[in-house]
Parts: sequence; structure tokens; C-alpha cells
Amino acid sequence: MSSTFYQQYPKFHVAVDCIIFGFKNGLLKVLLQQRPFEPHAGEWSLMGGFVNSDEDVDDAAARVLTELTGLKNVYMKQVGAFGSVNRDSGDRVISVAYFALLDIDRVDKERNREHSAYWEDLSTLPKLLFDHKEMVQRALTMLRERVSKRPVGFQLLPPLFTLTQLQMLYEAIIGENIDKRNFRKRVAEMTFIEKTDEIDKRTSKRGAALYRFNNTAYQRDGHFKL
Amino acid sequence: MSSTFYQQYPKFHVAVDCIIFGFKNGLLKVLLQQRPFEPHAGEWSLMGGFVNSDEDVDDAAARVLTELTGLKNVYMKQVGAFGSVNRDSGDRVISVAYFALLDIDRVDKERNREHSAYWEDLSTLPKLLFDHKEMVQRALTMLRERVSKRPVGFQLLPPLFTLTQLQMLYEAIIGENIDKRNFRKRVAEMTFIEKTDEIDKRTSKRGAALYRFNNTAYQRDGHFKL
DNA sequence: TCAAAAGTGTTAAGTTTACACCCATGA
DNA sequence: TCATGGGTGTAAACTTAACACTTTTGA
Repeated sequence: MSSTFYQQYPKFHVAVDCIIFGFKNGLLKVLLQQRPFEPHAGEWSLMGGFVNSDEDVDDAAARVLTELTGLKNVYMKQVGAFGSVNRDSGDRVISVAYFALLDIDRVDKERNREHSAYWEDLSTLPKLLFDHKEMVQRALTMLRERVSKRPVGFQLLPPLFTLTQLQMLYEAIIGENIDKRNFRKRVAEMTFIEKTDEIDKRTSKRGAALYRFNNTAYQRDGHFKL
Repeated sequence: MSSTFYQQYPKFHVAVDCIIFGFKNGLLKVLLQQRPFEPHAGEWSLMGGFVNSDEDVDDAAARVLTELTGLKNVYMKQVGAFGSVNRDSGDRVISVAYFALLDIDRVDKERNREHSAYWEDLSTLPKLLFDHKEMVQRALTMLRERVSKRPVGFQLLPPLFTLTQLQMLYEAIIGENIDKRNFRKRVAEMTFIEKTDEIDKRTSKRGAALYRFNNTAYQRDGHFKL
């Protein structure tokens, strides 16, 4: 099916841009690349790409993410469409931004290198191309709103994690310190955050219990609040 | 400036669709139209339109809204981009949805008529075109999250309103009953919701005090919570 | 005079915050 | 043995929720 009525209207390039969040050493990070083509080649930018004709916009974002990280089935949410006439100085491009949350240790470093992509601390971002800084800012706002109400933070951690790691993650995202006892009290109420009998000895002599997020249990009866 | 690099990539029709919320007789309403062109002419749909080449996507949404209502400077927020390949059976169209909040009594009824547009109760929506129901659903979710934290509900009321009206509005949006005394206690704490010395005699013999939202005062020192 | 909506405070329950010490272990 | 991060409970402050009667006035 196709419509002659639609044909009188203009068409646009449509791109996706990915705000890829990671967490390492107590810091939130974003994966940035040096733009590989003109205009503005070499400038710091988000990883992006054009949407293909036979491809959902969501799928385009997932494809671009996989291209850069080697990962599939990553947690992604749309941030929104950015559609100012002059946002891209190359030509008119409407871009749909997505943020992704992933375990930084699972990304394919080789692919990062091929794309001149590097993890940058969120607190010391360089100047970014076009409106990419605004995209990051809006993604971060969404992440902050979401992370206290939904169990999405786990996406940024390995499958097994310590409570100290989890707390540091939350502190990094919301940008303030959390009381350790109050934090653990709240975690203890969420039975779908399960203590395993594994111990992580890497960060202390005593060792810290490793926990796991049980998504099935969460779906059943979970109320998340941190 | 224009780029030959971009030219190898496909282009798309980009549309906007507006979820226009109003409030009347204690009920939340949405302005729907009977689609004026093929395919699916006559089906219930959101008011939409194609983006022009020289126009920001946000501006296109505002233009479409003005076309249908005669109103300018209406409160609008982007809901998000809808980009499935087959979402529009006419041809591939990527649509960016926006919701608008307005005082239902200020819309130009003549323009509504010209566009075959009618206010429908949110609780009894007809079947809608394509993915428009999903757009309404997402807009409603955003409105619900937003209305308790930000003073946006006033956009749906006339400049002067009674506390009963305000409470009914909140009840309609969040979909549950609110205790009158607790509600008024919270309103009283927000000094930027100002009692005027006007009285509304239309809904009771005794008459109800009319209030006004003072945005300047809110910007200065306002903390909003309802 | 009565029906109908407007207006008004107090108490109990629940939630959130503040806070400090002992434990286990490897070096 | 000691330095380091892991682990644990209680009480006060604050917030939220529940609840019912009096007022005004036009018909």
C-alpha cells in the first residue's frame, strides 16, 4: 500500500543517537566517540546512525548500539526526538535519542577501538557535537527519575554485585550520599534482591556477600523503591 | 552547508500528532478528529500533520494545534517518536507525538467543526487509527507523573477556579478520590495558589472562593506537591 | 426550612532520617 | 595486631491518612 496524498510532503533524514551509560569505580560513565565523518569529523559525539528504510527506529538504535559494543538485548529507552531545523549543520536531520544501560565489562573493547569510542566520566564531559549535550542531560534526568522507582540500576552492574557496589551506583546516579544502614534496610525489604552464598574478596579482607537481582521474583510480587 | 555524506541515506515523512487534553464537568477529555484523507478517511484519530522542511518539529506540533483550536502558546510536551516500519498503512511515516493541556472553553469551536473534531471522554475513547491509542496512553502516563510534581494542571482550568474544580481535576487525572481536607491543606501551603476575592456562584448557593495560580510567585519560591 | 455544596482541625499510622559500633580478615 | 571495608538496630522527626460536622444561601 502507498498513498499519493502523502507524496506532496517533504522527507527528512532520520537518525538515532545513543547515550550509553556504564558504571566503573564508583563513577557513572558515558561512551563517546570521535565523529568519523564530516562535517565536524573528530569532534566528541554520541554514537549514532541513520535509520534504514525497512527498520523500526527502535531497532536502528539497537543496531547502532550492537555495532559499537557487540551487545544485544541491552536495556534501552527512548529519550525523545530532537528536531530543530538547524540542529545538525551538515543537513537537516531529525534525531531520536535513546539511552542504554549496560555492564561496562561486557562491551567489546575491540569494537570501541574501531569506532574511536571511549568511556568518559559523566561529571567531566568534553564539549559535544550539536545538541548531544542536551541529549545526555535529558537522558540523565530520565535515568534519575527511573532508577528509584524501577529496578533498572542492575543493568549497570554485573549479575552478582555487593551491596556497597549497589549503593555506590545509586549515589553516582542521584548525586548524593546515602546512609548505609537505611539503604541496606530498604534492600532487605526487597526479597527479589537475593543474597547468594558467594563472597567477593576483591574489595576487602573480610569479603562482601554477593547479591543477585531476581527479575522473575520481581515480576511476581515486586515493589521496588530505593 | 550541506553534506554529500548524508545523501546516501534514506529519507522519511515525519509527522506530528497531538494529544489535546481538556477538562469539563469533572471529566478529562481528548480532542479527536475524523481523519480527512485516505487511507482510513473518517476513522477517529489524533489531530496531526506533516513537518515542513523549514520548521522545527516542536513548531510543527504547535502549528497543528493552532490550526485546530485557534490557540497559541499552549502548554505542550513531547511524548516521543513513534517509528515502527508499518505503523502507518499509507506509507512509512515517523511520527512525533505531543500532548497539549488547554482550557477547553477557549478553543475555537468553529475550527473544531471545520476539522470534524470532537471532545471525547478519556474513559470511553473509540477505536483509534494506527498507534494513536498507544500515544494517548503514553501521554496520559506522562501527565499523571507530571501533574503531582509540577503546576501543570492549571493549564486545564480557566484563570480563576474553585478548589472543588481543582480537586476534581486531580481526581480525574490520577483516577482516584482525594480527601477534601487533606487536599485543601496541601493547597494552602502553596502560597502561589492565591485566593482572590471573587466568588463563583454557579455551582452552589453559598458560592465558592475563586483562586488563581501565580506563576511568578511559583518561580520565585515555589515547591509544588499535590 | 431544607437541600446542596463550601469550608474547616485533630489524631493515629506510617515513613523517613539520623546516628555509632562491632566483625572478619589479610597483610 | 591493626587497618580496612562489611555488617547491623533504634529512636526521633516528619509526613500522610483517616475522619465529621458547621456554614451559607437560594429555592
